Amino acid sequence: MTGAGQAERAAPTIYDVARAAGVSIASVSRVLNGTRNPRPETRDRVLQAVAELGFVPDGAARALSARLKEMVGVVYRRVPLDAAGPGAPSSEDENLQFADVLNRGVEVAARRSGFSLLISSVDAGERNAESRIRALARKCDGLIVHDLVLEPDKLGHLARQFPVVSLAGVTTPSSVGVRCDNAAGMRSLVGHLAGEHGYRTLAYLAGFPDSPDNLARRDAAVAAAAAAGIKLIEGPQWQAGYFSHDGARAIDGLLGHGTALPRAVLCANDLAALGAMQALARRGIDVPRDVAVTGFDDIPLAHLLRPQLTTVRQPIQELGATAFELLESLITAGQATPREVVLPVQFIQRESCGCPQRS
Amino acid sequence: MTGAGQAERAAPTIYDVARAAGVSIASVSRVLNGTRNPRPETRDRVLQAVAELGFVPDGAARALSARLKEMVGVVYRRVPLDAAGPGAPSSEDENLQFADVLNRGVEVAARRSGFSLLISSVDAGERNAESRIRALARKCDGLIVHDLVLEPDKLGHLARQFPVVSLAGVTTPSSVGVRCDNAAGMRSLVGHLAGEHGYRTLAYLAGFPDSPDNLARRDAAVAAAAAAGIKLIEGPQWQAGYFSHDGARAIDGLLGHGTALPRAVLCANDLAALGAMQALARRGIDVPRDVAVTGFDDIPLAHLLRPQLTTVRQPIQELGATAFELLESLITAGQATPREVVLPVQFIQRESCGCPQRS
DNA sequence: CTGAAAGCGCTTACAG
DNA sequence: CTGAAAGCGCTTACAG
Repeated sequence: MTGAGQAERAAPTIYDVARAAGVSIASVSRVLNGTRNPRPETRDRVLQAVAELGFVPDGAARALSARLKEMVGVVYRRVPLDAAGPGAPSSEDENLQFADVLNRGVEVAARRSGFSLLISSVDAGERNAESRIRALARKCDGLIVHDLVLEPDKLGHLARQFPVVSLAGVTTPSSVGVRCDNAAGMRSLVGHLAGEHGYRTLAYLAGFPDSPDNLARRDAAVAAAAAAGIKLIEGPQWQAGYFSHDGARAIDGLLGHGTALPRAVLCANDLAALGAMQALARRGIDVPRDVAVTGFDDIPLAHLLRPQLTTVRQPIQELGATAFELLESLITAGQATPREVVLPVQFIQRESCGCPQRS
Repeated sequence: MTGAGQAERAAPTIYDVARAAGVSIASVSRVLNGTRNPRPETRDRVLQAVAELGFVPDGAARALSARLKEMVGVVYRRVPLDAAGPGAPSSEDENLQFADVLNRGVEVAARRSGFSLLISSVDAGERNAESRIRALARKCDGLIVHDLVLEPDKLGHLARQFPVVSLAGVTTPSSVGVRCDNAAGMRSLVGHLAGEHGYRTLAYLAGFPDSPDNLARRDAAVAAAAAAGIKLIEGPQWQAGYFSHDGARAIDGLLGHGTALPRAVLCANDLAALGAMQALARRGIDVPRDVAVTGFDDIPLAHLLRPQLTTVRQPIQELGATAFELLESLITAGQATPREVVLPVQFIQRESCGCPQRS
């Protein structure tokens, strides 16, 4: 019996197949890759030998020779484990909500094209992130980089020498990017809060200050509120982040300073909204009766919260899939037709805005 | 300006570095890999050339030559998108809750060892899963396979020729496996429900019938109930699955048939518990007053549910990290000392069992 | 249509 | 300590 840990006999090579089939390795390669069209007999003999030996080509040899690894890398951002209370999920777990649905979209699209996915994360404050990313780049044909993974200039530098698509991040003159229609999303949110509910004071609870998505959402909120003739508060006091503890901390800070809350709080994303709702609940402030809260993303748990979160749905998987498709065209065609792709979003009306509970 | 899509100038090779440094490629390789110990002067010249050229070795060439790809693959199971109600997350999104935390654990451990992670999923009913997995295997040095990805015999066959670690799956004589202590977890749950709450009737809402974890949990529940001298219901009617819609469907079926519910339902995992709680709520059955519910896993959203879910915490990330470590020893040492690693679990007392709300 | 041969970019005995 | 050379397992012009 050959148990685990025993030296398994080396996998067959293309030479073994050629010998068994009585043809040259070139022929084996051709039938396997469907190039030219081999004589039926040659084809059959090769295929039979392949089946008998269980031959599967070595990826590294193929990559080196064909100058194509058929692999793309995706780099996402991880935040260090924080000291969340016992029983609470770490922000790391939360992060998964969005980033992993995105990566899943990439994986599915990559698989469709016969590419494999190399996944790597970068810690929030990591110093040698760039060199690790460059090493990763040499293992694949192109890279998809999440938001906040690399500083804009470093991203641009990398993109100048290597195919890179950024996900919801900055788009440099050299890179290609995919994002959702932040402005339309915020407009529908503000329109709903002001129009349907008649709220006159809103605030924007901001995400990470260096995130393009966050800035776009803020600006759109400001513009939409101005257009509706209502007041929108934002600024340093309303600076939170993308995680639930960021949202909770910001609300705690505001309340600790005795700041009066507006009628509705537009949060940068669902996670921050979750934290904000928890912080409000702890103070006995009822959502949505006293203060309405909205999110952005529509992560899986948004509809599981009580009250259910009114938010804007991003086509998260599709965002990932689109990123792959752009990257593939960058890799194979040498260029991507669109330099930036903006995907539409959808307003998701639930309860946290003040709408009645749905059955 | 070299924009995206323009043919970037080919990355420098080791020959370019050697020429720039005035040494042989062998020397370059040696200083970069720290083998032997080059003369300081040689070292400096190489390092300087490397820095100037921005040289990073090609992964495929390295892999082919060194016979080590420094890459491991992980394969997890995806369930097809189902027609969940609007606003509801697809079971695919839910799946992420557990599988991705696991993968994250693998990634972190792999990174520590300088390995990269190749991620691939297999669709629930996919026919050519095995061949895709074999192709993936040829792109890396070893594979980590989640539960329910491959039939036991195929897994065993693969493991006989290639380093494989199974995660919470069957362990064949040839593969190595990692799982958590299911029995201890169920014992603590039954002990709590029977001991602290005095419940006399329990039921086990089963997960997928071919999952080793599910079978172990069921058997442990049966044994623990018998030991406590109370009744535990299980069987075809209580067959659910690992997703929330499985749990909801099972409860709906039971209630539709007018089956009387026990005092407490032990669910195979958190997701099924979530679905069960939702189905009960729709019928106006209060959890935990009328029926207590427990889960297993302690996924991130377990404490966000209302009532908060009493469950058993698996060290999910650690499970993944351990799988990598076993795999690495299989790859480098040619064998893994332990053939099966069982990680401890922790009882997490929250509200769905009937315990009072915590502050 | 098929084979012999070169070459992809590294690592690593083998000499010196 | 260092260099010349072989070799990893494929793909792909180049001849025939």
